[in-house]
Amino acid sequence: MGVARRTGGTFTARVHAACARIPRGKVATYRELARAIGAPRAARAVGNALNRNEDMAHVPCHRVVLGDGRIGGYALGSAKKAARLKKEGVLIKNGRVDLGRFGYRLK
DNA sequence: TAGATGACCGCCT
DNA sequence: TAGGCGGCCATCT
Repeated sequence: MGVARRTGGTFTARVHAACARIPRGKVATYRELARAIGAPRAARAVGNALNRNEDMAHVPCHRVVLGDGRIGGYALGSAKKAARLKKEGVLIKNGRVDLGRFGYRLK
């Protein structure tokens, strides 16, 4: 352990904090998240940080999708991710989310 | 300390 | 328009 212990001002902590700001029924892209924490090019690192998310109850990482609206990955499987989004009212068509409708812009 | 990995993104063919 | 390849960045071993 000690692994996820790096939280607290770290990149990972920032990612988790930004992710927690996404309201229910909305989604944000990895790129948007990266941008929100001041690292617009670190989209991949954001995914990495979310993959290490240990507190899914407070960090809704399932609300983060790819830049083109595709579901992307998820620690519990993309199917679970899609199911959770559906439950929150997010419409998924052909495995994609309508970002124009459900996309949330962090600031 | 260095190399490898990964829930991504953008450009080129 | 669609698919493939390389690049970027933080974390892990």
